[in-house]
Amino acid sequence: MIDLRTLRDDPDRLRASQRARGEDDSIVDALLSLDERRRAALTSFESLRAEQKSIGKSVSRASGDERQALLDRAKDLAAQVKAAEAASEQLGGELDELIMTVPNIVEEGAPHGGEDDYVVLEEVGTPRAFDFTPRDHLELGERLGAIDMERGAKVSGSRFFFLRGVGARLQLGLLNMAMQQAIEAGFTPMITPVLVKPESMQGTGFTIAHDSEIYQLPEDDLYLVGTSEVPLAAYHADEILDQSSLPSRYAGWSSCFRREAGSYGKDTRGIIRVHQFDKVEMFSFCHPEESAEEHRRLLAWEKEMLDKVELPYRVIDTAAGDLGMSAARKFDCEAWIPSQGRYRELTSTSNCTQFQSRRLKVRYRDDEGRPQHVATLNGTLATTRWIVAILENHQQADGSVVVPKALRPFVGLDVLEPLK
RNA sequence: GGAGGUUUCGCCUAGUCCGGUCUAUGGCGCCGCACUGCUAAUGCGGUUUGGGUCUUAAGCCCAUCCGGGGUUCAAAUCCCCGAACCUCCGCCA
Repeated sequence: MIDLRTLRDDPDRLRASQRARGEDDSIVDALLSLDERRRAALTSFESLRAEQKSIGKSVSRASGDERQALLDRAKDLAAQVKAAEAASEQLGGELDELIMTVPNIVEEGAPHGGEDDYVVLEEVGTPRAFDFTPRDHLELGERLGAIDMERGAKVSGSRFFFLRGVGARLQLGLLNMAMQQAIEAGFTPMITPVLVKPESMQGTGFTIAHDSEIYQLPEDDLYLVGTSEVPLAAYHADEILDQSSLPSRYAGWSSCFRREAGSYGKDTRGIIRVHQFDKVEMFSFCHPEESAEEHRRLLAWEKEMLDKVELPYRVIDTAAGDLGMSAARKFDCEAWIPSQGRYRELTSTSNCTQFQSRRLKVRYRDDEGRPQHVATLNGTLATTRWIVAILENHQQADGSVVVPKALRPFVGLDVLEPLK
C-alpha cells in the first residue's frame, strides 16, 4: 500500500511511477478527490460525535424536565451521528479499496517499460561449448531416474512430478546448502506454513479475488502460498519491532504452489514450470533508508549460491512494468539453459520498500520513539528449477552429471550416473 | 465434532455481576527531572495505537478494552455471531 500522506504532498511522484509502469496515472486524481471528501465527512462525523458525547454526559447529571429535553436532543443527535458515520465509512471503504489496487512506487533508476525492457547488469561465466549434443533436463533426469513426470501426471495431473533417487537427493542437497549459507550469513532458518489466511496473502500484495495463480481452499478460507515470502512477510504483522533488531533476516524453506493458469503450452516439458516446487527464500525486514543497500546484499547472496553451483548466468534489472504489485525494484538472475539456448530465471530479489509493511502493519520505533513502517525485501536462494540448470550444464556425453564441488558434501555424490 | 473457561493501553493486573462518576486502576519495565561523593535507593512527572484539525509545534477533537454486529440518549460492562488460547470428552494420523 502506498502512503496517503506522500500522495498528498507529492502526487507527481505517483504519476511518474504509474507512467514508468505503463499504467494509468489518472488514478492519482481519483485518490486525491476521494481522500479529500473522506476527510470532510470524517471531520463532520467527529464534531457531531463530540457533541453527542457531551450531551450524553449531561443527561446523567440532569433530572426532571431538563433531563427529558436533553434526552430528546440526544436522540436526535444519535441519528445524525449514525448517518454521518455511515457516510464517512462509505467513503473510507471506497478509498481503501482504491488504494489497495495501486502498485508500489517504482524506485528511481529502474528501467521504464514492460517485460522486454529489462537492462542486463552483468554476465557471469560463459555458456559451455559442448562437443556433443546436450540433452535437455528431462531426458537427463529420466535416464538418471531422478525425475518422473509420467507418474506425477498419473497421480496428480499435468505439471506435477516426482523427484526420486538422485533427483530427490539433489534437491535436498541444494536446498540444504542454501539453508547452510543463509545460516552462516546470520539468517534465522524457518520452515513456514504453506496455507495462509486471506489477510496474509493480501497483506503481502496478492489479490485473492483476481489472482488466478493462487490455489484457494474456500471451505476453510485458506490459500496455498506461491512462495514463503507470504508467511514470512506476515510473520511480524501487527508488531512493532525493536529498531536494534533490524535488519531482521529469515530464510524460509517451503513448498510453493502455483496454478499456472493461462500458461497453457508454455514450458510443458519437464520441471521448469510446475504447480508445486520447493524453495529457500531470503526475507529481510530492514530500516527503510537501508533498503537499497539491503537489496544489493540479497543479490550478492544469490550470486554466491549461483557461483557455488558453477552456472553461467546474467543479472537483469527488471523494467517497471514487470515489477508486480509490491516491488519498487527487482533484480533477476537468469542461468543459461543449453537445451533452450537462452537464459531462464533462477532467482528474483525484490525491494518492496514499505508497501507490504504498511498493509501488514510491521513497524519499528524510530529515534524519537515514533512507530514507522519497516522496509521488506525478499530473494531466492534455491528452487527446484535450479535442478534443470544443474543437470543440463554439468552433463557429460554418457548422460552422467557432475555434481558441482560445493554441492557434493550436501548431495553425497560426485557424479550422478544413469540407471542401467 | 461437543462442553466449559479465558482474552483490558509493552508485561502482569483492577474494573464486567448492577451501563453514565472509566478521560480504564495498580505494579513491573521504559523515558525525563530532582536528590545524592559514585552506584543503588527514593521522590515527582511521563509512557496504547491510529486518525482529524493545524505552516510547524502546542493544544483540541474522534476512534481504540480480541474482531464484527445489535440494544440504548449513553457499552470494557448487556445481547448475538466469530477468532485465538487453555481444560475436558469424542474422533483420527
